[in-house]
This record gives sequence, structure tokens and C-alpha cells, in this order.
Amino acid sequence: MAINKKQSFGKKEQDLAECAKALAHPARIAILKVLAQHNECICGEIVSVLPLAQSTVSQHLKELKNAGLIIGTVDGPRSCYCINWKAFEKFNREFSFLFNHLKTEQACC
Amino acid sequence: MAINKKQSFGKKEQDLAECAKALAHPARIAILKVLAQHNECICGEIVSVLPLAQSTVSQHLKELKNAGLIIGTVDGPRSCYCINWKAFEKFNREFSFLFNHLKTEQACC
DNA sequence: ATCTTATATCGCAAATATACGATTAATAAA
DNA sequence: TTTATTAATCGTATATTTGCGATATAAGAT
Repeated sequence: MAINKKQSFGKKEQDLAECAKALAHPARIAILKVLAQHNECICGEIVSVLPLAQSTVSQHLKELKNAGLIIGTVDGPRSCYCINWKAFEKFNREFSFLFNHLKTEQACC
Repeated sequence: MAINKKQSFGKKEQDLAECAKALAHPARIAILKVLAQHNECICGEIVSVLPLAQSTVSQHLKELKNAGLIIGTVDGPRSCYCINWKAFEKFNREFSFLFNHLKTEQACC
């Protein structure tokens, strides 16, 4: 893999892929599910619910945060995460926009 | 990474993550975009449009096909791909379902 | 000041993904 | 039958992800 080929695609494609990558692990889906159901900040609870070590969960949280899908704030000795709904809506919008062309009738297959 | 931890999550989480993984590369987003715009089967055209070798494109097509997002049929010496809109709609549905809880008001962050 | 609790980060090992050239397979064209 | 053409697969190198234990950090409790 000589060079990073990802750079040679459009920004929209890259952003969408980036976002999808953050969703591309069941642990991260599970984290988002927990956050969505609570709709308020939790932290160690996620660790206790998932079948993963604390350090691994922390890493997954970091990835979701880097992708902008969740927001994290520090609250004393503990951290507080919640879903960034705006980012999700944006993802949905971009995603639909990209594929909502001509999907009326199938010409083949 | 001792064991495959992905197995220890629910089927829905796994399926969603699997689908997201297929979307987690700009090349595959670009392929889907081309297919969506044409709405008819093309094949070598994809290779000529993307900045990647033929074998690499073929690999990406295979992944999209395995994830069920596209359908491929053989047509003589050439292959013919198109988007599986049903799979996309299912993905959208599952995705929304998972996160459309309580997103009315934000309690934190 | 020391201890406890909650999280993040580091370093490493194993697993996967990405990319390509070379080769194969399968059909059409000569 | 030989020769192109099109696309899939194989082998391989490199990059990235996943996961954990150990350690660091930061604040509250004693």
C-alpha cells in the first residue's frame, strides 16, 4: 500500500466514509444505543454494560468523539458523554443526498 | 486481541456495524455514487473513473456485494453491478430505529 | 497528605484492511 | 484455434484497527 489513496477522493466521500467508519464496530453501535436510551450523560455505566475492558471502551469513546458523533465533557473525576444529534442528522442528510438519485426504477439486475 | 469480541454483541448491532463497515471507505462511497447516478449496470467504467487499480476496485466491489449493498450479475465476459436499494432502505430503517429514542430534548453537554 | 475512584493514555500483540502486480478464467472476436 | 478483452482471484507488503494490561492523571474522600 504505497500511498494513502483515500486522499484522492472528494471531501464529501471522505467525510461520509469517516463517519461510517466510526459506526463500523458493534461496540460503538452499542455505546450509541446506550447513550440514546439514556439521553443523558453516563460514563462508567457504559463500561459495566459492555463486554470489554475499560481501556478499550475509552478508546471506542474517543473514536466516536473524534468523528463528532458524541460530545464529551469532563465533570470532576468523571467524564460525561452524550450523542451529538446534529452530527447524526447531518450524516443522514448527506447519506440520503448521495444516493437519492434515480432510484425510481431499476434498469437491470 | 485474544478473541473476536464482535461476536459478543447483539445481532442487530453486528449487522449495522457490518453495513457501516462496507461504507467506511471513500472508494466504496464513490462506487455507490457512480452506480446511483447511472442506475444501470456498469463495470469497467467504475475502474476508469476511480484512481485505483482494477484488482483493488474488484475487491471493493466484492465487499459491497458481500454486505448486500449491491447486486452483481455476470454478463458474458463482463460483470454488471447495481445498487440494492432495498438493502439501503433497510439500513436506514434499522439505523433510525436504533437512535430515534428520546432525541427530543438534550439533558446535558 | 494519603487513599480511593473514575478515566485517559501508552505500549504492545494480534487481527484486518488496503493496495497492487501477476495470474487465472471466461467469453467474444479474428 | 488463437488472440484480445474483461473481470476475479492469489500472493504479498504495508497500514490500520482492535484489545488489553499497566500506568498516568485528576479530583473527591479520609
